[in-house]
Amino acid sequence: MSGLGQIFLEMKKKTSLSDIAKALDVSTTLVSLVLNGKAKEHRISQRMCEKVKAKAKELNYVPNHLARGLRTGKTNTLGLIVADIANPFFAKLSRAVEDEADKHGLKVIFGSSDENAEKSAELIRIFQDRQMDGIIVAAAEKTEDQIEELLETKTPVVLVDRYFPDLNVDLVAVDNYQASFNAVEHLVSQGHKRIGMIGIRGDIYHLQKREEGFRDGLKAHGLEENDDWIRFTSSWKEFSEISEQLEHILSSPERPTALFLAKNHLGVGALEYFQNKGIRVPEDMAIVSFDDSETFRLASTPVTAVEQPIEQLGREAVKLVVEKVKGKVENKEYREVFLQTQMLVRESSGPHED
Amino acid sequence: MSGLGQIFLEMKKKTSLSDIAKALDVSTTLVSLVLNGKAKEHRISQRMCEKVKAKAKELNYVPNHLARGLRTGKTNTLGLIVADIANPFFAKLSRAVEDEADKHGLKVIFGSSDENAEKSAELIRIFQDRQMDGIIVAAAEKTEDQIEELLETKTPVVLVDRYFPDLNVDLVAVDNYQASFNAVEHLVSQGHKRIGMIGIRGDIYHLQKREEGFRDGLKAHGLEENDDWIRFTSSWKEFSEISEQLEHILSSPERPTALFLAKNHLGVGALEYFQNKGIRVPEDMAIVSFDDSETFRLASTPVTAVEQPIEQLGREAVKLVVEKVKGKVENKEYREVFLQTQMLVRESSGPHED
DNA sequence: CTGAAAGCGCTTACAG
DNA sequence: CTGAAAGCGCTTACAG
Repeated sequence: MSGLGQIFLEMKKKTSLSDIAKALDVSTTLVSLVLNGKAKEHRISQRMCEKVKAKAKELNYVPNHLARGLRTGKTNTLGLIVADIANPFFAKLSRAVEDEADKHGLKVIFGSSDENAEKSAELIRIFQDRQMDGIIVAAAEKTEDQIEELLETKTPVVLVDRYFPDLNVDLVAVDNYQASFNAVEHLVSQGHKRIGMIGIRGDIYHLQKREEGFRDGLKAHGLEENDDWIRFTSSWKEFSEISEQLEHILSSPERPTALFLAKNHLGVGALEYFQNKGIRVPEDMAIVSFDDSETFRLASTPVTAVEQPIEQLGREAVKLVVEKVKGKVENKEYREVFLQTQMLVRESSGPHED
Repeated sequence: MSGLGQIFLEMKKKTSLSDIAKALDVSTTLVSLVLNGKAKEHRISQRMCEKVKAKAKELNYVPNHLARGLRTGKTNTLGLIVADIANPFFAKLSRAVEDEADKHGLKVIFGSSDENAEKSAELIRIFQDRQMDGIIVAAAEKTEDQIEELLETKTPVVLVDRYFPDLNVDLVAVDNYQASFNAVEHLVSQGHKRIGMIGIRGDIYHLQKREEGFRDGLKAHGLEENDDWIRFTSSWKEFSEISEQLEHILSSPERPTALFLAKNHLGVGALEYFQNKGIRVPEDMAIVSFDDSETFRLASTPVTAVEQPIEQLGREAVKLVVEKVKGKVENKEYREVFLQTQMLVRESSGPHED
């Protein structure tokens, strides 16, 4: 038992402002002022400042963030909700957000919504009870109501990557329509005339935009929109669903010579499927996928991909939210920022010759 | 100006316990008890409970985490420091930590140390002032002192993946020595006799272990340890450094027939280099890399890789820290958990015939 | 130049 | 069964 006592005595206990104040026989006001760099404006003597700072260091003082936040109503923290932190796109986005926030003296708390409205609601609640100064969200499907509610709060909100067109909210996203349109144009320029696509079913706006851009791309060139070639999977990850749709496309009469994959994992899935089946890319089937990756770069046939400006997405999102946090922009005002993508042309979209 | 007033009036302001108490004309004690599920043990009437809960919902009450934390000294939050959240290994690890923490009702705050001791110190300070209940760290180089200091605190700490052998601290890591040893054995079994390696210079313990396991693997089979074949890069990411070392190895007299790459990005770099130079894998050079990835699976020659049990790493780390947070394990006690890796044999380590 | 005191929103020992 | 009050560690308006 006395051994136990020993153990606790060995551990440094946290130092508070008043510990410093007592040790120096001054008020906590003074200590607080000095440690917060407000000594100058309160004309506190140089000597006192040094004494306080020295003692703070000696006692290993760390300010208590909870107490400060409770008092000031500011936490200097941003909440970020992504679909899945283990998805490279969001991992990079998170990193970009973290770096940019850092420049503004803000920390970031991440959460994965898992493409799940309930988890998203839970995260929003948590971010609210932790008094985040601002919240950045890559919105999951069916969370429009949640965002709308959040907007009635005084917490600044920015949507990134995913968004809802009818909501009056700050947002930063990629021009998905144009990106898909360009992908079609590229394939057309390579001589392809029968072009298919795999997308994701559901009412996720940015994915709808990709489909729209794709279809308009076909129309612009007078090409056929064939329902046997334009297919959708319902889930986010099931490989079996991807191969099912690929089989449908491949077995359709007069199958397409090129395919547009509307999301990175669809591109990866297609690559894997073709590899397993011995289908040659691009000779048997040319492909263009959304969202570049190391895998596409180093694949047996390097894959032509639509590269998203992930860092810029993250940076802009932070900038928008910070402007509101700092009160530079009225909370009710909203801005929409759209960024252009870039097509990285590699071998997989090689030319088609009849 | 009156327009401005309007705007603020429209925004819901936060509800506190006492708002509910006032609305119901009861004490905050009562409200707190009910909302924290302690109604039963205080024998508060069923009717009262329902009234309180209804009002809380009506007023959209969200508990203030800062106030609660300040009062109780608990934040129900874990801090996690990784080298880089955009690195897939750490992204997956973070996800695993997040999921496991969730099971224990804990949230996770992430931070990237960037392999940088100063950023690491900064993060530790932040996690301390935010009163994290526990801290999980994948330690960067030269942060041994920081961890040691942190251990004198009452905050439970667990190291994951990276660690310092001399510190008495909970840790969860992979058996790096054995993994590398096995990699050599595999190459030997494929007929390779001249085997090289690329590692990272510096005193990072787990990387030293990989080198040790590699060298002992060679010794165990009576193979040559040739300094022209065993090379190191200093930085973490520079492709030029990797190609420099590869060039050295390839141009050495009697060059090796197989190569062990001690980290994922070295494997990727080697792959890229060989691809650019038209060196065939495994015919001209067989390879085994640490740390599996999608890229390795789908590469032109799929790459044999040492797969780490990332999810288990994350899960175990959380379990260890939670045991201390919940007071089930004495803080000064420490446990070391080592997990086995698995070799995923693919084409890149194909047989060597003389 | 410096200090006493209030208050942020909670929880909880104590009292009845 | 319910309430008054203290206190967690800060910041800041006010007073001198």
